Amino acid sequence: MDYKDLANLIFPEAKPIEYYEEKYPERNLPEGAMVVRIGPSPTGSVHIGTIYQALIARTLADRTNGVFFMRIEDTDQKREVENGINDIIDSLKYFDVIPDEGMETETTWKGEYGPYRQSMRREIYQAYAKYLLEQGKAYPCFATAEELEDMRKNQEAAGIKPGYYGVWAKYRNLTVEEAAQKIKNGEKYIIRFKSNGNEERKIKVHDVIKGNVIFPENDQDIVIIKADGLPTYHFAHAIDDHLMHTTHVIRGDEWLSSLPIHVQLFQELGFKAPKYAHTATILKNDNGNKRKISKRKDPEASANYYKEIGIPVQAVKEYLLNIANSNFEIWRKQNPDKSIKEFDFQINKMSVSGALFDMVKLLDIGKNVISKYTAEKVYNESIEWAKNYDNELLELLNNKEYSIKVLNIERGKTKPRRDIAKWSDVKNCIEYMYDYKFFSNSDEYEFDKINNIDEIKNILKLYMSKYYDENDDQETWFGKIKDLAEELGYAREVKEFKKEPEKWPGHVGDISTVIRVAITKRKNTPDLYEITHVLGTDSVKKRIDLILNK
RNA sequence: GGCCCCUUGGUCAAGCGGUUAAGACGCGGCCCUCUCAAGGCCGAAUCAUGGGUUCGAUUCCCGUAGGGGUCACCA
Repeated sequence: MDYKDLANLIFPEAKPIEYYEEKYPERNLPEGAMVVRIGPSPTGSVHIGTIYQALIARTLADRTNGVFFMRIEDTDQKREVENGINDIIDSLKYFDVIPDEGMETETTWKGEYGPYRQSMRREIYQAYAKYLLEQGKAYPCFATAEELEDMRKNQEAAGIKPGYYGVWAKYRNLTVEEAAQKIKNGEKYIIRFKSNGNEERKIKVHDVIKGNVIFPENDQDIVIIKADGLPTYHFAHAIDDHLMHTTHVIRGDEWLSSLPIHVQLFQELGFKAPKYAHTATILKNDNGNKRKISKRKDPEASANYYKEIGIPVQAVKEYLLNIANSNFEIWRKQNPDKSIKEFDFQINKMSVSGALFDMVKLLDIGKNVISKYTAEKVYNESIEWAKNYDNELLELLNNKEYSIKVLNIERGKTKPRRDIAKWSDVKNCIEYMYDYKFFSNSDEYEFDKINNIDEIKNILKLYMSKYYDENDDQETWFGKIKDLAEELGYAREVKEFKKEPEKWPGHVGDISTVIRVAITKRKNTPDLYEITHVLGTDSVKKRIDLILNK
């Protein structure tokens, strides 16, 4: 009996690897094309890091006329979550980072290198495991959980490196007959890779982002096929990225330290290793310490969070792109209207150290992005958001024609208004423009300097009877407020007032504030002239009367 | 603890042996201004630390400290 017989005993059905090598031929792509991927696990809500990786991959594939694919890494079936795969697919769509190849539903995919779901590739991994078994580069290991536990305790007690390696690898030197006998006896086993590595020897790996990194060789006999017949991450990574012809493995730097395993696996399988790029993790400040943003503790770690609070997709992408290549914002300033697809993204310019997530900056980008949108676009996006998250806003937006007028106030100019950072801000910004809302809200007027009700009534009465005219242009309109101020004994220019404040009880600004508050109940609003014209004379009169009748 | 990675203002960062050490967010001030939001101008604020190498170190080398990652039949 030899290795081949043992391999046949373990995987009798497995095809020879040539079958898969032929089935998944080299990709026919132009020189320099990058084949990149993301490998999300359907283990919970989608992490913003997945979107980050997808954005990088999508950008790189676009810029090099390459391929971006998405492979579901669901080899840990215990952690799998209901609808996990669909959530990933939906999220990529929502953020518009759509793969060229990958799963489209839980069971179907597009692309010639599928299935793009590891649990559906079981027979492929087993074929390669069999291939290693045949050469004696892998072996069945019969260690039980208790055995491994004891081993670890002994190693710890002795103060030596823990793990399954060297003399501790109890089952690596079983004869094929012994192994076969155990299998026939029905003993449970997994498949381990038989490492030929030596910790004393060093390997040098060039990482596209981190540069040259030197590690000791891997000497652990890692598990490649688990008890459920599925591969571990390491093995699946080697097989899949080989067969799918990935050119660049871009992944979080939590994988950096398993590089010796991966290099070794590629080598022993006879595969050409891809280039690696380990990206710095997005961090968060937690009581003075930096740590990875985690889905358990941080709402902003979930991709869905940005959808919920309504930060525009474009803003999230620009922010993430700026973390990835910090010269993005300089480029953006020079090219305010170009698509982000035109930005010359460079993977080797990515930062080696992790960035702290900065919500304030993200919101600032949100304001920038929204300020450039047309009222129509703001309307459409707001209503999309409101459908899921805010019924009151949805109700306001019911009147489309009017709402677009409202949203168009101080918009579309060279220096557009910049006050909405996210769709959840919209309601507060426009609410008072709707009569039904205005008249049903409690009467909390934010009057400022002039707050005596008789004086307020006096000002408003005079304004409406003598000065208000809906046909005035903006200049005339404000000129009349100055006239009003003068007639009431206030300074008609703020500048004059500031020079000699004792001369008047107040200035034209104080008068216009009274009008503003009467019409909007707010001290601070966008341009009052535009507001009155959007509201219309009827509404303006009704609003003023509300105070006069108090 | 072993191994690996990292360290420029509060934050993101440019820099790649000689710079007044960019820029952005935030912060402060002034200007503009009927309020706000903007816009314009100005400002405060950074090379973790100790040794080398060098005519000269933020930049190169070594140590120290601090932070992060990883050591599973999880990815």
